[in-house]
Amino acid sequence: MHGSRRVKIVDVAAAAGVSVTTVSHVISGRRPVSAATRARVEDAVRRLGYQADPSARGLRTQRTDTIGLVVPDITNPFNTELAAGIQAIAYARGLLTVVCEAPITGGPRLPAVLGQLTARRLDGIVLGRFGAQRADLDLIAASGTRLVRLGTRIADGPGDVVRGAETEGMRELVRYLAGEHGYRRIGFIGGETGVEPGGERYEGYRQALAEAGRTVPEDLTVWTGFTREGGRAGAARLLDAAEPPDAVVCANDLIAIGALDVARQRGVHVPGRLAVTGYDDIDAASMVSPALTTVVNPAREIGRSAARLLIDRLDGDDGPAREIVLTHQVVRRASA
Amino acid sequence: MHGSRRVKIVDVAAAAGVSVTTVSHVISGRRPVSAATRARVEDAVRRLGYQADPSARGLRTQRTDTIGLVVPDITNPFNTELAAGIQAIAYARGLLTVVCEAPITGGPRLPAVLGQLTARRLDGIVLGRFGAQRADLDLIAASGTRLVRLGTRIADGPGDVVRGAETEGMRELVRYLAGEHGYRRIGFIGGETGVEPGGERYEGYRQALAEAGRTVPEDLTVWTGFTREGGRAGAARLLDAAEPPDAVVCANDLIAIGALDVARQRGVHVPGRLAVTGYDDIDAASMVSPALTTVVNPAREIGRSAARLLIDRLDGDDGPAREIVLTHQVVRRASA
DNA sequence: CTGAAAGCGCTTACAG
DNA sequence: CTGAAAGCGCTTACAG
Repeated sequence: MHGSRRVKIVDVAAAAGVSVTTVSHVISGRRPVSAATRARVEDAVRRLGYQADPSARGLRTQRTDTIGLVVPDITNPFNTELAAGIQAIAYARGLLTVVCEAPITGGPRLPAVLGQLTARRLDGIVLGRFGAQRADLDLIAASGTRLVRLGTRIADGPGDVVRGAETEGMRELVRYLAGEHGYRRIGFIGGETGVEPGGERYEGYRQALAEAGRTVPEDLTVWTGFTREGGRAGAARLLDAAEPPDAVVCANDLIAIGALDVARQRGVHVPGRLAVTGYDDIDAASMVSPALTTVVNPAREIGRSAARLLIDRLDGDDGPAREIVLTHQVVRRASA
Repeated sequence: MHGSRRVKIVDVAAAAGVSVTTVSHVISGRRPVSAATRARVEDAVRRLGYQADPSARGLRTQRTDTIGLVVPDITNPFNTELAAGIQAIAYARGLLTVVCEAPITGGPRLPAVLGQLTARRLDGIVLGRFGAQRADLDLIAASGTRLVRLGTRIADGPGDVVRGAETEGMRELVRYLAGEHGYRRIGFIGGETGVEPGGERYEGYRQALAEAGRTVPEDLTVWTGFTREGGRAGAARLLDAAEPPDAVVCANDLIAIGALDVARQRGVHVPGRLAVTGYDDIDAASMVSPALTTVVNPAREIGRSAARLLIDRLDGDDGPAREIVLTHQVVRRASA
């Protein structure tokens, strides 16, 4: 049932009439080989369909040619785009990418997942937004696995960083609400407290209000979860306030979509009586109605940059830690 | 422990005062070990933080403990759910899952991706919906990699199959439109012709009309692409027909969402003047308004079943090829 | 119940 | 420009 005997490097050597040393070098290109010999070896490789055994190679080289992406939610469209960006770059380099989920609550927790991945001796790990413990990060770094963190600050731990300019993006969005549009009571619905990108985005909201000479209306700030459910709960709370908001800034699009649900259900017109904004610009942002005013989070490009950074490191770049910041872009649609 | 020397099995053996053979057997549980010895070894493993090198193990066992999922579009929510289902089962078994994209058009093509994966000696592959060549499939099977195909028929190639009851699901949906609801002119917007799951779903539509003693209104059938854009183009065509439809059945949710766009833009009330239905029940289906009436495609459950099937095979099940069919479920919301 | 040793299939110093 | 051989870190017959 299982195919014939796998062809190995000795078979190729025999077919080409050379040593396995030479076959190996033809394949890797790591030392000069005469044109004639090279041709014979390449021909044998092709004829026999030889593909080196990755376990044997990995045992020798101490490399797995595999990198990992760890995210809290594999079905979140932002993370999916991220994965697509990483894969595009990694695939071209012959690196395999494994995407692992470590939910914030429920399911295998982050330390357990990171443990699995270091056990697998991955060459590098891209760590999606997380409230990761410093100890977890140090464990990765200590294991020799290269690390790229997403959406946090370079000072927060080992490894390189790629992030969007989130504070700036949110500041511009809220500046637009508070200035041009003249909304007076602007509330905020965040995700889980302490989980990025909540802090960055809240900070942008705060700064924009401060610029406009206002303070954060504490009674209009709620922290829930980065989900549609969270948005529903948060919006319900805000609309029940003694003095309800005329605009609500949400920490991501899913929360905003939940807020839209509540507004529709209660007959609150958007944006007439309540403006609603999101963050990320996931596909659904333009599918709901009214379509969401939001900020583009360049997920795919973040993924590409992270993969390039990782590959540089694997190629021996041992320079100081780097931080790559990608620009934001506000998208005005119908909801605000 | 600055990424210095990795601890290996000899270190554990030395620390526990036993042979590496015994350490290996304590870990694998493949032969009896006295309780006292076992305790000492387990203690040493814990103290030293030992994790077996997967390359070394793989070289010996000829296993990679890794499975692959290949899909045409990694950002499609259906495929994401599929991946989540597979991973949940695989992770619990200590199997790593790699998700690879092989676009129908553009990007690395299917044979190239399958080549990469067989080179990696994956233990098993789950192949998402595809117009895969028989030769590609035979290549996988011949390499000893176990194969599960999704959404096709068992007779179409080697390996096992998992699929939803799509013809049945669509038949029930259209039966509901044509019977209970009394829609008279029911149009159909399909994706690319010849690409699954288009055929299955069209067939269900056709059967339901036949049951109701009607024929397919040829002027109300259009084939575009499985995207929101495709839905817009298709709906525009149908609404421009000499005798427009009062209901339009779409081959998936994205198409239906595009149809909703066109209806809104033209001021055609849904479902009052035009009913719209989708298929898959992706997250966005309940986010748009009116919320989509659609059919649940149990993506996550399909993933779970595929992973279980694969694991059975890896555990030595050499029985005849199996086909698992999962039931459908119509979800009635506001759009029809 | 336990251990010594072969060998999985590569890559890479070392040698010519 | 090329080859013989060591060795990467495990698992598993084989032996006691």
